[in-house]
Amino acid sequence: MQSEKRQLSQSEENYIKAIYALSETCEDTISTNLLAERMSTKASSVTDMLKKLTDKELLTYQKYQGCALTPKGRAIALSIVRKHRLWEVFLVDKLQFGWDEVHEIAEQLEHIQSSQLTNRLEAFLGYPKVDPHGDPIPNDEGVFDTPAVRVNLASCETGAKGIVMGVEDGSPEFLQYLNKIDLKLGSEIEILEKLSFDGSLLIAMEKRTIQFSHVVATRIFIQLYA
Amino acid sequence: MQSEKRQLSQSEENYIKAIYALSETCEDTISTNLLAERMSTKASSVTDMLKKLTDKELLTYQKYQGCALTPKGRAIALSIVRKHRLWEVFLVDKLQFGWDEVHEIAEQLEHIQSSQLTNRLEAFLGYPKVDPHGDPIPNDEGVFDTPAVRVNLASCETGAKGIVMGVEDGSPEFLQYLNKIDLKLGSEIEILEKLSFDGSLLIAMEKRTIQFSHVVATRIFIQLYA
DNA sequence: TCTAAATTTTAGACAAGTCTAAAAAATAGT
DNA sequence: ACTATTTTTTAGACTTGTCTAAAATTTAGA
Repeated sequence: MQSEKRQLSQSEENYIKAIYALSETCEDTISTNLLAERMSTKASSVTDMLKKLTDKELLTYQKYQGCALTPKGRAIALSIVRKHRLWEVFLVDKLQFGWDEVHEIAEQLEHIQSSQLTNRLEAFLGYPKVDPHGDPIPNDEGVFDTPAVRVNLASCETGAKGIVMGVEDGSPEFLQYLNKIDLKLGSEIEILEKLSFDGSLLIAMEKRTIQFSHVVATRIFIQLYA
Repeated sequence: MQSEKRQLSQSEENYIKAIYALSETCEDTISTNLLAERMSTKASSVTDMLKKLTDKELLTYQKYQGCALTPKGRAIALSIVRKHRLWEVFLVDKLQFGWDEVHEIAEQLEHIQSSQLTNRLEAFLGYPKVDPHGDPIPNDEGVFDTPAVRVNLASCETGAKGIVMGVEDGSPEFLQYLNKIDLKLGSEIEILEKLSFDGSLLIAMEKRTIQFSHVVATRIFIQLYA
């Protein structure tokens, strides 16, 4: 993964990372406007950057047709994701930060350039497979361990029962809410009832009953019992 | 110390740090050319930056008269030095890097913005007082623990005997040389002879005899036995 | 002290990354 | 299929941090 030919600016890295993230969740070709919104910038700025990254062969881009990462671009994105998630593990496991406090700091640390550092950090942390939110950590070659099958809580049926394996990162408020209701990775939950008119869920968790809005449910992932 | 009003660019931070370092070793007003050489840049670029940092009240500067840090600028310099040295301890103590390998990585890590991170890192490391090269680590208020009195080896007389308390950081080659001769912080050394014609020293260290050039001697600091 | 040399600043240019406003292309509604 | 709307790109400008070349100031030597 140490394909550190010409090193990228933080801005370039952030674009690469955002394109990767959008490719994972949305279609495989990313529109300029979508990317502009994700980057909190203007479409014209995005167009400029897409040209530059195309020149560097990190993505394919055709006017008016959106963009997609090349294998080289994807490899860089994965190395940034890897660093981000490893640093999050460090912050939570070693420095006792809460899972709601680490995203912003990891956004800075993910740009530190040293594959040796990343690999030693990984070893120091005991080769974790997931970050504090349950997101998988790719290895130095950009490969994910075959992960447990995780399903979105919102897509489960009444009676579904399983273990919380992941929660969405990026919103401290959401994670603080999870702290308040004492939901953690590993919590056992069961869907008691789905309320069809607003999409909310009645959940049993560790002998308590909680109601989740649809929005909350879409941000939680569980592994169903066999 | 968390005077994070408007945060500075990495470039601005690097200037502040360089001015601080030069103030410690040289006179108290730093010339444009000296700073340009230290920053590996041109005098005209330095002039521009000095104006900007003066506007931000981080240094005092008068045309043709050099510059000096204000208390505010000094506080920022100390917070960068603090971060640099704490990260160096982390890299050596926790990730098993050699003292010759950490400077460059710490140069990146020192720009991470989060006083909470710095303070937790410090606690995690057990409140170290010095970095792997023996340089003191200021506390969150920018205050150094009253350090042991360290003298430069080159300024010691024949017969002087003491413990190595510090070596100059910044040149990996020099530190690798020290590795080769097995000199560490804590090594006991004695000056057997000073050769006046070239300034070199004959040294006894742990039952061995070694010759140090004057340049090497100026980069080593010892605490003399009482 | 007066001039020559060195230092420092100014002026103007450039690259990166961003913006606004206007033009071009694509999409959708009828 | 044609126009109206939305999306995307282009053009030109601005900021930051850098450069070169030339002008201004200081320092040092005789």
